Amino acid sequence: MAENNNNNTNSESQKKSNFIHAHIDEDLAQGRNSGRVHTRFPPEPNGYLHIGHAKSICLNFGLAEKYGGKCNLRFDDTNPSKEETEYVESIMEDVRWLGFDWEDRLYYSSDFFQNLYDFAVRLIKEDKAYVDDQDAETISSQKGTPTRPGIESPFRNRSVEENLDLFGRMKDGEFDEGEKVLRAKIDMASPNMHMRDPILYRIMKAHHHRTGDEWCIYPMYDFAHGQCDYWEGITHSICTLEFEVHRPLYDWFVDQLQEMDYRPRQIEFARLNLTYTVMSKRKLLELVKDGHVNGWDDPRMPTISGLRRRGYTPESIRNFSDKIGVTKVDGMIDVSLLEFSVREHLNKTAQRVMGVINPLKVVITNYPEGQEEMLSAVNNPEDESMGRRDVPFSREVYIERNDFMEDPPRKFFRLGPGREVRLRYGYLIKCNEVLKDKNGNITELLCTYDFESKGGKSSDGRKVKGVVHWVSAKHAVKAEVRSYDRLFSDEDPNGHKDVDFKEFMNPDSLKVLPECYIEPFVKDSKPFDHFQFERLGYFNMDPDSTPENPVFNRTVALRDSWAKAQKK
RNA sequence: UGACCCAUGGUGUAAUUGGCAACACGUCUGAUUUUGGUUCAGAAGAGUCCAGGUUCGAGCCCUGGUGGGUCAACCA
Repeated sequence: MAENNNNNTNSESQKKSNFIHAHIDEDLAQGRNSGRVHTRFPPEPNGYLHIGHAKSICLNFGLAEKYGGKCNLRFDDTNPSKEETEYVESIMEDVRWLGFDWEDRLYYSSDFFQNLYDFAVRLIKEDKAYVDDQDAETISSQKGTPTRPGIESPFRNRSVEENLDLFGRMKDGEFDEGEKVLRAKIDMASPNMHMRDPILYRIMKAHHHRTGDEWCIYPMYDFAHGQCDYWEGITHSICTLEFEVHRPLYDWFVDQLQEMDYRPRQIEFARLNLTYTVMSKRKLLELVKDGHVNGWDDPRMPTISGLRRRGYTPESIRNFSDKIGVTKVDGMIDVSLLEFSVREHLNKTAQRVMGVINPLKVVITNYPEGQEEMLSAVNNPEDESMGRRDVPFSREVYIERNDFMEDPPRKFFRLGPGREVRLRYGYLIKCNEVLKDKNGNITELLCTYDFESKGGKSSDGRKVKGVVHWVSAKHAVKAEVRSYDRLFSDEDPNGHKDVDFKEFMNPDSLKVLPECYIEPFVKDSKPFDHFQFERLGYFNMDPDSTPENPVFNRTVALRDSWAKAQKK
């Protein structure tokens, strides 16, 4: 039985098919690219990866896997002013953590700077590129508008010799930033703005994280991407929808590359949007820089590192990615699907443990003082092979504060004055007295236990419906629990024109519960270990933990049909 | 007033060469249950943006609309 459950997590073989498969199947049927399928994941190392990148990673590596092809990791590092080694390292860590392997195919666009330069020289010689002396503003003003054609630069018809000379001197650092650019000579009247003599190279006297000060001219994205695809042997260059209008330019460059026995093709898909969060690097960076969250790996962040710290598993993210599919429809996925994916995985794999995050002390008055005993608990009802463990029991225990109500509503199965419930894996207890402080707050419950009910079964066959989790006060591990809610209170914080997205931040996205009691089993756990705190949710140990103050993050709560019914 | 792209239950996706709209999440019942979890059984919810056309037959094809998105960084 347990073996079957484990096999179910292997969903690789049942991936949904999508429109990209159709394209590839067609290419294969036509005998293109000698039947090769080669993709790449090409992040710019200017920030941390988020769940949207995970979709792209799963897609690209997934295609390679499906078609017996390859997938490269490429850092698109053509803009030294924004890129840092810190980001390169975090990206590699995240891709590996998700479970993908680029083997020996790690590339950087900067690996191709010389090739790109040589290619640019060739275009100049073929009279397909020229040096423009005008400043950014002027060039922009000549570009026209989407509905009106642009006008040609006065420098457009320089001689090949002059262009060659000028471009060489740009490379040699003779000019300042902004003084000159290299442009492709295409068509200033094209209905596609990207074809109106796009800029190929700009002067940037910035230190590059890999090439240092070797270059002072850097290629633009459009001039680098397709060519790198070509040189790496990429057959299917998958990117997001906003690059759709760049495709004619992508193809124009690839056309110039001639002598090819194959041709990389750009295919666009819709980027992931999730409810109640933001996904743009700019906005995520803003949240980090302005201290709205505690770093890129804050468990409330949609970053891979944030999700990891929150307690998400690679499997759950991969399954999520598979479930949402791949299309060109610009939509918005409900976070509940992401949450479903972790619950689904953790339900099958997480160690169960009892933990009380909102403690209320219960004294079992007829249990002998000083006595204690061990009770046997199941580690995971979904996986018998995980076995059982002993949980200590004694006279004083903590239960969840909201498992007791003085004046319970209908259908409340838990503890109340004069009521009886089962302590999970333990005894039946009955509440006899409620102690309060002078303000009327409940401070303690006095209960008696049925000593014949060990293990939870009544000796006389009476039915007790309620079951509550508990922790022996004497043996409990005191811990801090961090409980998270959505970062934004609006479903689509980006969807409001003229209102800053930060206006929609949820002020209660983080709740710190400093005094929680967990059964001693968690004493040996390490950061990132997963647990289900029974009846509450999935939690994992946070790296902030110390032996004196273990910290647990609530990954996601269990489904709670009682709480749901109460809201109505 | 241009080019390109998109349009199927609340959400996300399916629907062999056109053949009575399927699945998942979510929602709601009920059963089981020492997790109000899980599991199981079941229900509601779209007639496929609109209008024409082709066809015996259209979510799939054609035409024209409508709505939405992207594009005018020396960003990617």
